[in-house]
Amino acid sequence: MARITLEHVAQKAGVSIKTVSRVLNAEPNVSEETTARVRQAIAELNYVPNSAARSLSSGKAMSVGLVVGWPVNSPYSSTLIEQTLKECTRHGYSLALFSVEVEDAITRRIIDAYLGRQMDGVILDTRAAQDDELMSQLDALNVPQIIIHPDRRRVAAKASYVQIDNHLGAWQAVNYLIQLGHRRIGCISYDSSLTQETDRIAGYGQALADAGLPFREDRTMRKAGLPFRVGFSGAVELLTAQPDLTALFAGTDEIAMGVLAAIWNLGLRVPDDVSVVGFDDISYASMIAPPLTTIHQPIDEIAAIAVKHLIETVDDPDRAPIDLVMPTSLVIRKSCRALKLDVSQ
Amino acid sequence: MARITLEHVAQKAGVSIKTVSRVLNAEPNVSEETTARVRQAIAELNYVPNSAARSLSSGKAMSVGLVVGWPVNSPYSSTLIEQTLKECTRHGYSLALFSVEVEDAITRRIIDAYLGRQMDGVILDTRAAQDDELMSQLDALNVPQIIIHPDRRRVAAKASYVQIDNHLGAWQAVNYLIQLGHRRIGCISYDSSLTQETDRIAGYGQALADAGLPFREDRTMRKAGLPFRVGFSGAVELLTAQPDLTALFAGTDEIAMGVLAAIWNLGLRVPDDVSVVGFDDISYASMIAPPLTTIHQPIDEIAAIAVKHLIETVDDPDRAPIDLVMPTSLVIRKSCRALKLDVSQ
DNA sequence: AAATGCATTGACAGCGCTGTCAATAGTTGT
DNA sequence: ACAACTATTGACAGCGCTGTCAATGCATTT
Repeated sequence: MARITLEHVAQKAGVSIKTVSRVLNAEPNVSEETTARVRQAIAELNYVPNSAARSLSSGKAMSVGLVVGWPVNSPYSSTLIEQTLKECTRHGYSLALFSVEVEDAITRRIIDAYLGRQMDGVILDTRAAQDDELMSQLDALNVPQIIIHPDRRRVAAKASYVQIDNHLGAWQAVNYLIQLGHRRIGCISYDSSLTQETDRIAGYGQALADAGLPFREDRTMRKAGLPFRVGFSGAVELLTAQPDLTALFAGTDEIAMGVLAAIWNLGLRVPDDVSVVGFDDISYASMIAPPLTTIHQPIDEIAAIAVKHLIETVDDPDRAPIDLVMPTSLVIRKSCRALKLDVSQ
Repeated sequence: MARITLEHVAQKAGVSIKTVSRVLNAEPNVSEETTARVRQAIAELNYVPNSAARSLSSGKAMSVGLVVGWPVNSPYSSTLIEQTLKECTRHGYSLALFSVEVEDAITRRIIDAYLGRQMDGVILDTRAAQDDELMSQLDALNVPQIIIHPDRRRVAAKASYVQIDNHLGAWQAVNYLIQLGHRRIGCISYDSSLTQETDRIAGYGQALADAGLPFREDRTMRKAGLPFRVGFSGAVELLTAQPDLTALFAGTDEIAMGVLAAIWNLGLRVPDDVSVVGFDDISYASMIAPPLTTIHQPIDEIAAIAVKHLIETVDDPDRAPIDLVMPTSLVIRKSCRALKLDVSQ
């Protein structure tokens, strides 16, 4: 299978390779007839431009990096990857994937990928942007970057951000429970200093405060470990110590899944005995039983914006950085019940 | 930031660019002193070779494609992606990801990626290799390929395979239940014509037969839909119609998770009232409550072999194809109990 | 009719590397 | 001491594309 090049197409269409190149890149100033002739030749020869030659010549890798901040096989990360991949493809870019979890020497790997012109810029997710060594090297090279769910702003560097308001999201979740008539609401989350976690807990507290309810430390479980375990053991402890809790707010949907298992294990039912709200709206949330009421974060939109802005920044380094907060929304499914309406108890 | 090239390194080390290239590629016939000098220069200049130039010049993309056969955010796919990525990185290759789920014109996209020299070969997972259009085009171009979990052999083409024995795996699972004393065992799986699913059901039947137990169609649920739902509704139906079942074999771990939820919802307990075995050993399996006894399939090894063999085939097109069956193993956790030992009932 | 402008096209020089082949130096054999 | 070899190194030609700039043709202007 001899490789088809511009040369072949040009010959077939009876034009110069530069003209074929123009048609390929939709550059102006090519007559319609010529364009048609070239397109025909391209189609007939089934020509696809050599991406390496393109990159070398243009100096653009046509690829963006994504550094995920959690295990690749977590629901959140894999959805982010899926959406980012989709957006890259749409823009004609390819995606270079990196994971802080699996790779040693991750900083080296990412920097080398940039230096080796394998990517034009990088999207950093949550914990990926926590790596000071990585960030300072990225800055030193002035690598176009956008951070998803930043834990903090980076004063020195010219970075862009896309995030959600975790505080508000948690507030929406807990406020919903309060509206349903719940008064004794527990909270289960990670024992982490990430603002993502602390904000969600703070939002829980805020919702309580706004309703004139007390924030009780003994109703707030902060546990370290695997998400499901955190939810399971957290719920067991909380419900054993305080059987009068009628609702539980879980810091993530994965935690919520552990919470559900715990509730069942205690011989209780969801939502009959205990209502549960999660956070993130991972794909499982709608699939499990009962379908989980949760706070949706628009990963698809976040990915779309991140990719679009990053590419724009690559094309125009003077592009102004962005700092967007995407809206979260309450998705009501079947894991909560209204207390007041239940006259049978 | 001026880009560092071979030229700069060569100048600094006082050699020709070709010699630097030799050191870079570990080619023979470079004296130790020269090598040291060049390495020093590379380190000092923080030089990283331009991958596009490399690809263009060598004609190798140094990249392999992975076409996943399930949603990217499924536990199986995301783990496969993670492991494949790891192996590619280890070999100095990059990974180009494709998903049959999200992408329209997937065939076109993959073929173009190959034609555009963005990848040297492709790994096809399960359903990805079911696409006749894609496969025939891949064959026409003689694209190096390896198929993970093939549904069938492809007589015409020179393809390699890595798979597991689904029949045996299911047999291991069900035989374990039988050894524990279970006699009335249900099976819940997808209503699919994929051999992956039919083999697992057949393995279930075989284990029963080998123990002299009857295979009963009314104990075998085949349902279409989302994994969790399949498990949930399948288990509800099965256990409602036949409350005397003491164990359930789920076709996948995701199905098993739905089964667990269903059992709890029916007011029963795992493993006290019903034992459950899954298949796949997804990362969740060990995290949930109770930790799921399941059949492990070595995705890490499968990915390692697939990547290694594919790269070898790329480097040597005459490399003999492989057709490997990787061993599955029973992972005993906490979702099954021994019936005979339970004297209290 | 000459001058000007614009749309269209092509020639050609790289981009940064690898592959080929020639050149050089050092070593061994006779 | 000279031929024959081997180890080491470099010169140079591409790989297939894009960017720059010049050339051409034609319509418009004065």
